[in-house]
Amino acid sequence: MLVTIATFNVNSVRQRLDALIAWLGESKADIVCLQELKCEDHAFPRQAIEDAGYHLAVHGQKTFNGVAILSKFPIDDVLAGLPGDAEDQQARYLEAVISLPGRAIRVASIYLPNGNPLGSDKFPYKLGWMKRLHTHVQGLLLHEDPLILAGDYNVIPEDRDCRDPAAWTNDALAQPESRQAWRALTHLGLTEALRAISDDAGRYTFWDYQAGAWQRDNGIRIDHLLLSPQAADSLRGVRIDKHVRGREKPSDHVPVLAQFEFAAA
DNA sequence: ATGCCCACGACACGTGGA
Repeated sequence: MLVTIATFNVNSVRQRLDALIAWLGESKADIVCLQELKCEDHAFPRQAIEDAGYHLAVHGQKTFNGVAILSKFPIDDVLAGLPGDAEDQQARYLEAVISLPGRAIRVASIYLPNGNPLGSDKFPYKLGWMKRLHTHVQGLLLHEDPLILAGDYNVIPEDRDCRDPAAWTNDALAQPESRQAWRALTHLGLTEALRAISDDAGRYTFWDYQAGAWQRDNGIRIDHLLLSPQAADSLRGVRIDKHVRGREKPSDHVPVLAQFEFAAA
């Protein structure tokens, strides 16, 4: 069966609800990983999402962060929070098993720390978070099942993933340490969905609200789907819904979607 | 060299985003 899995940093789910519902209806995405909810669980617009035909797992937080998984198929075995540091209370990781007809897959919604400014404690927090993700994913890969890690990674993997590389040299998103940790993650055996189907430069997923970044196409590619071998073998297509950025009251990110053909296990 | 814009909290501007 053909299944569409997407990631979308909405930059406040309450501010983006109308745009999100409209996009869900158009895209007909089956599973959607959301980031930057910016609200606690009780304030999440649960009814509107359920009315649109989705099951729901939410890991919210007041004001900042917050991740969710929407699914037209049942959601089980939910893990909220990235393991590896009991002190870390930031809501940036949510993982669940989705029961497709005839086969189960595992999906994670990821909001990786930004890490700016360099020199603050935020950059080591970012790198530490990436190390914890690395360790956790190592364990997940032992299942040898379809695994999709979708989210806002806050990493520009290569210079071709931004319009103006020189503008990002002192930014946490493009630091050698950030890119090295990103590559180390992929070297566990993960396939990046977009790069599996395209070598094109200029495939952006984020345009800043400031300085006419959208109008100038001054973007960066930081929203990614990483796939286990079993998921990568089932990949049939990838799409960036760039047009969403040009609508009324947009998020600064746009959705990235991947289509899979999953055979019954 | 810096801010531009946007969202949040509980209303004024500070914090955070990327």
